[in-house]
Amino acid sequence: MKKYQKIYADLKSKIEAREYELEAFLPSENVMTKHYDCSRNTLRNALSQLAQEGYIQSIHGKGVRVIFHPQRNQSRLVLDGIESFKDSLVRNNQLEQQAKTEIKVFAEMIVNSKLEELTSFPIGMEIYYIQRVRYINDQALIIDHNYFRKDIVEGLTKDIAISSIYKYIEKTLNQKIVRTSWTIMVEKATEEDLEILDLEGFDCVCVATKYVFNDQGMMFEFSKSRHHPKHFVFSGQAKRNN
Amino acid sequence: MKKYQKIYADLKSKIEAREYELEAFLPSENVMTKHYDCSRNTLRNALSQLAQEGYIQSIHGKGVRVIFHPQRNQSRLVLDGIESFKDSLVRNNQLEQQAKTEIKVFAEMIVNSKLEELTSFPIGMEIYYIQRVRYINDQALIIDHNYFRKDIVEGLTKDIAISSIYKYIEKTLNQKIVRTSWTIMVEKATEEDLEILDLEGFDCVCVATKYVFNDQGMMFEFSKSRHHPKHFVFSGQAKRNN
DNA sequence: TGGTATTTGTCCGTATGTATC
DNA sequence: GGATACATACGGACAAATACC
Repeated sequence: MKKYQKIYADLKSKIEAREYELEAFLPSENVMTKHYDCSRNTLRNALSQLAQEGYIQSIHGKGVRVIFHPQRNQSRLVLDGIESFKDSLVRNNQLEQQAKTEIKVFAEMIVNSKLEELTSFPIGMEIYYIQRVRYINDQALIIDHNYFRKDIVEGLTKDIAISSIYKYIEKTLNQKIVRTSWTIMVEKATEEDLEILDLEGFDCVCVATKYVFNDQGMMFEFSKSRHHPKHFVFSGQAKRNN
Repeated sequence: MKKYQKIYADLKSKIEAREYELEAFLPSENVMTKHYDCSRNTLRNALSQLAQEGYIQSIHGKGVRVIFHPQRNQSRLVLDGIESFKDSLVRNNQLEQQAKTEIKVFAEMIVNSKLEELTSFPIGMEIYYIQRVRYINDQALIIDHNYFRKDIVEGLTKDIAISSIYKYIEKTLNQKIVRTSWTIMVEKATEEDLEILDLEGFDCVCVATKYVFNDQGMMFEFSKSRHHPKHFVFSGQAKRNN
């Protein structure tokens, strides 16, 4: 592990362990560089990551303040835009709950003009189209529509789609999933939504649209996930630019 | 303006002007440091900001790839978690549309245990509570419930709440709004929601919960915004940690 | 009020490691 | 293997905001 990653991990764990209180200041950069025996640059690299994730905030002339203590054990499944379904379950400590994935469609397609408009993949490109339903405790919560570039996510199969496509991409294909760009909106439930999800009286679904990029900066996935509104939580951080 | 900010702004404008195509590479860091007559540190500071906003992605050993061209003229109002209502209108080029704000409640309160649980302000703290309804083209789209720390947002009035509280905080109180932490979920519409918002057949609203921090790392605002589901879009970027 | 020390912000230069071509 | 490009790390200098006496 890199030096700055060790420092990042150490500080993060101390914050999570409440070793530094909310609104308290970390030791000064000067003190910390001595403690970690590193240069100020390296320390600040670690700090900037923590700041990016919303753990701390540097205040000019004063110090570095702790502004966030993550909470565990939410009642709903909290998503953050980049994780796989499985990852979210783990982070939310809900793996003891029964999770299941059902494949409705597994197909290979060629992008036509309609698909181009939807996915923004170029016309003529070969893609996989996969439709899956996600269950927790036997309740259908999410309908996933995934479109993958075939040349990047080679050799996808039904079996892989049932377990974890992201794991396949990262472990087997050895590609890194780096970044997503997403939007969330609400749509009226379709016939299919009503059929598959037990909406418990709701007449709408939450639709998360995602564009996913690998470590080469290539978009290899477009997906629309239709979520049961009662079990949908999305969270994040935002920074104001000056 | 700082040197790295100039470089950031210059590169950003060039990307937006499509001077660099999607998936194309920027000139190498070496070339750019010469062009901008700066150190590699300074250039990388600028690049890291662009990466954070999802414009570029560095690829080890290859170069820095453009991965995003912002789009304009969405049909819905796109929010990003940190802007004020007014800011969003401007960014979405919808200021020519008629925007209006109505104050339903303007009150000073002291945090009790129930409010503490809701807002996470400590018991006994003095706060402002403001309930507002946001209209675009005479259609009620958002019900805002804002809670402000009175000691930080001093001197708030109804008149200010009708125009722009954020403008007051930044221009008059000279405080900077730096960061928000937010979550989004869907809730069944309440009586009040149905009364105020014309939900056009929807039976639910989008609820955005925000914790807002100033440049001192102090949380000074808690708010819940109940959005008309048909006119709600939330978008952002997420990065996967390794 | 003012000066000094502390703390973070910006910027520079250099060296070495690692991935890609 | 060599050249190129980004990643990590060290060190130093000065500016700007803040705290303290």
